[in-house]
Amino acid sequence: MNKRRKSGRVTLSDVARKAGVSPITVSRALRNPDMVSSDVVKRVQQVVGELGYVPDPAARALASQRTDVIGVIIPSVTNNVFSDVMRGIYACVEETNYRVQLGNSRYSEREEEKLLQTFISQRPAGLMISGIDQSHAARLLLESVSCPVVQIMETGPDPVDMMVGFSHRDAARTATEHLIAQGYERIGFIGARMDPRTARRLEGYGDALRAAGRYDKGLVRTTRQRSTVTLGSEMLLELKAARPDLDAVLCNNDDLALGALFACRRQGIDVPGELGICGFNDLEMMAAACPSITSVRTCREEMGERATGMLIRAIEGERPAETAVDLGFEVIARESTARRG
Amino acid sequence: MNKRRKSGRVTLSDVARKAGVSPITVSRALRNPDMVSSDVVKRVQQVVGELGYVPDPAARALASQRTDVIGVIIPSVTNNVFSDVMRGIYACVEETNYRVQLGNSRYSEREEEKLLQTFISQRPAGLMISGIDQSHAARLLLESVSCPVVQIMETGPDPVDMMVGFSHRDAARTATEHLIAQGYERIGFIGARMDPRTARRLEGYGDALRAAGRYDKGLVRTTRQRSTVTLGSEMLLELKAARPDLDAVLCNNDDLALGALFACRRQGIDVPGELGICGFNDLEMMAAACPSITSVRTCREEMGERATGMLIRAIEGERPAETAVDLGFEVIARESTARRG
DNA sequence: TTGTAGGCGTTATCAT
DNA sequence: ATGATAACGCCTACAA
Repeated sequence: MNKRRKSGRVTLSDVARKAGVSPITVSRALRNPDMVSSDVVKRVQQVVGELGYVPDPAARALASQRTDVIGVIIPSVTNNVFSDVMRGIYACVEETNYRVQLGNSRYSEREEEKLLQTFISQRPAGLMISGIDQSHAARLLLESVSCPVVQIMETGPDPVDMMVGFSHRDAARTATEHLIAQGYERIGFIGARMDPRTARRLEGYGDALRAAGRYDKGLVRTTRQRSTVTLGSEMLLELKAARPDLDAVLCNNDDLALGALFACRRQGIDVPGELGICGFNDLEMMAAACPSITSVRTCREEMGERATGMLIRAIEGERPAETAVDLGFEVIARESTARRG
Repeated sequence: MNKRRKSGRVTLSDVARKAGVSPITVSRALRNPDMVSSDVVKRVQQVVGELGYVPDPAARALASQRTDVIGVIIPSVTNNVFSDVMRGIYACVEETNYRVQLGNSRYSEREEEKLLQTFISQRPAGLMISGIDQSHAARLLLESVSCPVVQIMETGPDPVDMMVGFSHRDAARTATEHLIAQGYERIGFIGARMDPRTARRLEGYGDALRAAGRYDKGLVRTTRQRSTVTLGSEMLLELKAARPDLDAVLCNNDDLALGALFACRRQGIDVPGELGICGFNDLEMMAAACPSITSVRTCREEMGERATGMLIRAIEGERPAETAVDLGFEVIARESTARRG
């Protein structure tokens, strides 16, 4: 009686039989050709081609207790910011044998914990997670995991393992200082999707204005809605209506800034004369807009690349000396805040 | 001598031992609670909680020859269009036990074939692939795979299995007809990233103009560069310089349209009076722009949802009656083409 | 350099 | 309803 549940799959043994060697030799010929005589390697490769053998990752993972999966957890697949980071990650991973497994937490702590569980159960080679504000449970999971971990998007104290990002607070403070330097006096803030990073940008905005003795909380508008261009228009109009003396606005991201610009255009508000507008992230369109929009450039693609590079190096045993990389930022001054100069 | 290479993992057997039943009973209690007495189910769940048992997907895949992975292959993670589709996919998948594995082919046939190989070697529960222009090799792989397959983004003849999309050619034709109906006479086309879908849009544009007896290939500009807002500005200016009589332009996507709008603003070209602009995809910002931009609305998020729903139903044995779904499109007329009415 | 033995954690199959 | 047994395909450990 045959209890076999054959799957029809071509296995290592099939290759081995046809090549006249043992399965383990085939395994080695494929993974560490140096350990096998070149004759055998050649023959094995030949047979692999003929039979169309493809290794079974599940069997491999089970036997070796390792995978080539790099788990990446981000809060949004729609947000341009993360798609740029993803581009960097893919660019770096493509020349390697690692696979990216993307998890979308959709800004939910609960979802993030579930994703971590799922990833960890797969014995990933490495993990990459966005932000530094993990829940307690998530933090415990990350600390107990045996693979390297990189936190991206932000820098901060007390990394789980490695970290690549920049200070959102400093960036927003610097942007606000730019507005002050341009001679704007009543500088507002518009923020949507209030996640921890947005909150820290708001703090940076406050830092700068308090330092200048001009903080006025009536100039701040935030919402938990996801940010859109349309929302940027609405929020600007609302703020301007409530505070007609508003003469500049720092937007939490570029979508909002673009919306603010369009609203001004529609209302006949002169930018930058009557109102200065500063975005955040420096999406490509900021430079193309008319007037072009001042924004804070952040190295999103590079962040993905660097983080992936560090992760892979750590996976392969050579931990980078620097485990916390601050990629910085740059305020790109453009027409939308050119009241002076 | 003990050859065990213990991994430290909590296994089914650990749970079984502590619960005083056999491993297979635990397995059943977790997957088919109906097959096990409710007492035992309760006890098992209890112990699972205490021990923190998490199933090993690799072992599960190996033993059952199945996974809960839905492989999704798209050509870009940066493109808004695909991120919207991804949102629909995640929205649909989140209530299920399936996992999405995303593959990024980056517009490369070779890469697409490699991804397919990789996915197929994982025994996916289902596959989703973007477009209908797979290479011969990819097509063969898709046809030989034993799981359900959905092609998305386009409709066309001869689906591999299922299909959810719309006709890019018809959409572009209809948009062009709209421009004609608005009284525009020399209607140009601007297209970047010339992939097969773009090519079919160009055909639709040609269909409409030829039907009106006004096709003029000198009004067409295309490039293989990836499309950006800046590129839209550049291409419009170039086309307008070469053909000052140009009075409308159909843009292959909304980034280009936005760039064209900004270029006009900068050059003092009146939109829609002097130049009509029509985009494609109807990104959220089109409605917020000033002037608002006419575009072709396509149901991207719904496309992801529908495709995922069909796929899951097929995986679970109930093939939908309709295996090719045309989601259609709609030209949303806005200020940027309002020469009449 | 190559091979033998056995286990990785789970589920299918058959039996009770 | 529950259990015993073997198998999924590959790799680690050890031996030759």
